[in-house]
Amino acid sequence: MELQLQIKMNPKLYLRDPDGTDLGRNIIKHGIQLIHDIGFEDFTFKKLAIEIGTTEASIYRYFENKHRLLTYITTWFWTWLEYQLIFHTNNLKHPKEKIDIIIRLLTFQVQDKFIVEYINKSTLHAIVICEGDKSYLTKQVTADNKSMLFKPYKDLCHRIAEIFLELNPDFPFSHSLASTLIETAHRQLYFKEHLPSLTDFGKSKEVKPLFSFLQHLIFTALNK
Amino acid sequence: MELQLQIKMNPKLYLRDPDGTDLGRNIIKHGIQLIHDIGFEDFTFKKLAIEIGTTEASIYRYFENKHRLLTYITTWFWTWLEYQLIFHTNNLKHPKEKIDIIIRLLTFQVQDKFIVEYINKSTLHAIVICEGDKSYLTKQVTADNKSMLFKPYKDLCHRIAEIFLELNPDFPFSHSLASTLIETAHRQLYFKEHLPSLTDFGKSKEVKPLFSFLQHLIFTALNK
DNA sequence: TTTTAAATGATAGTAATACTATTATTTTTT
DNA sequence: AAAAAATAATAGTATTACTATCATTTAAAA
Repeated sequence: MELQLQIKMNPKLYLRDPDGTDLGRNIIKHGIQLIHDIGFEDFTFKKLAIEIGTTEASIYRYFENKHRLLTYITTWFWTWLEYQLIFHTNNLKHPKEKIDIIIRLLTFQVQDKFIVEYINKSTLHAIVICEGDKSYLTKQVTADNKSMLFKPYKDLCHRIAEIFLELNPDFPFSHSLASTLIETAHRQLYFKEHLPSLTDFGKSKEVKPLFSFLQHLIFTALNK
Repeated sequence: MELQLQIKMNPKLYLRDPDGTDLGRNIIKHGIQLIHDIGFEDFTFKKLAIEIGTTEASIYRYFENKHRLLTYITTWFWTWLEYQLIFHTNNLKHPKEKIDIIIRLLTFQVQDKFIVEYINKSTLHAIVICEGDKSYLTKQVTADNKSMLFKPYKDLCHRIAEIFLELNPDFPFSHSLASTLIETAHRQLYFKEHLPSLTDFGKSKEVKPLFSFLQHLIFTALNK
């Protein structure tokens, strides 16, 4: 039995809810694919419209601009990751095991239990790695933050921080360590693939050395 | 006595060397200011031309496009940072002291000894924090890397990694830890300013807690 | 089942962006 | 003083990033 998942997104992310119509879901589905294929800079609503077989104007009824679409899909990813985290750490007793799961989740090592037919999660994960930071590295970050657009990312970060505190209640940098873990996992994956001399992992498909690095980083930092 | 500094840049970064003419230096100087003021997305050569009092076409003779200009200035920053690192760690015996300097350099705590009259280094540092990652988070990363555009970043990373190995010669993740340190220092500074709940530092100007966090992260990771 | 409303398609249009090209003028070097 | 290099002035193009209008299709409510 597969678990059907529907994530309710912050309405400020869109003009019309893409999850409610065929066209909307197509925008998300093909949007993810196209951003992945040609990169966010070259991605336009025009190209996406042609891909889907609709018009530019129709896409603009769903999203104010391509940056909002990027924020929508990355935010969806963070929400989904938090679900995964809750699901997979449920019933685990020791925080060490939970942290293990977190690192596995961040490095593609966990089999997905949830199904969303129009979202390809591994393509989405690849986008989050390459383009995700661009959703908050803008001049509108403060306005977007006030609209709560980054809440899912913060929630995930906070949940991870709490697990860190289970292991070491006196640790004074739980949130910074959590955001560092998320960012580092993704950035090292990116470097491994594109700028390998900034890492110690070579270019092999193997994620184990990265996994060990992150484990080492987190557990030594949390050790009393 | 102030040290005059001239950094020789990779010619693939530009079409005409901006360091050789008044207009070129103005492009760098006002380019840094304008990118800082309006953000890289809204920055255009048109706007920069108006700012300088020249024409768009003249700027295009120096840089192929605005992305190249961004890579030029961030690369300049990494080269300058490596100079600073060499200068300030010179004659230091213990790697612990050197690592201290590295962290101070990454968090704006070191007084600059070099002078470059047309580059405002604290504005540049702010750009590197907000926009720097965009120079390699593109579809052209592999081509740019082949042209050695990221060599200064890699050199800095390698130098830091070597210092880590002085402290712990058996540490297997020296490069990843170095790139993580650089990225984390900047990302946490960004979060502190714009998304403070992803950190434990509040929004005060104080960089000390960040400094402690980074010290803790690095020294526990390197500890045998 | 009609009617009404909502969503989409088709088309057009605008201002700005990201360039390239040409020629005249100024500045620098020889 | 002549030659070469750099810059300014101007123009032009394709694409991007939208907004607007109206006709048509599809879905929801009466």
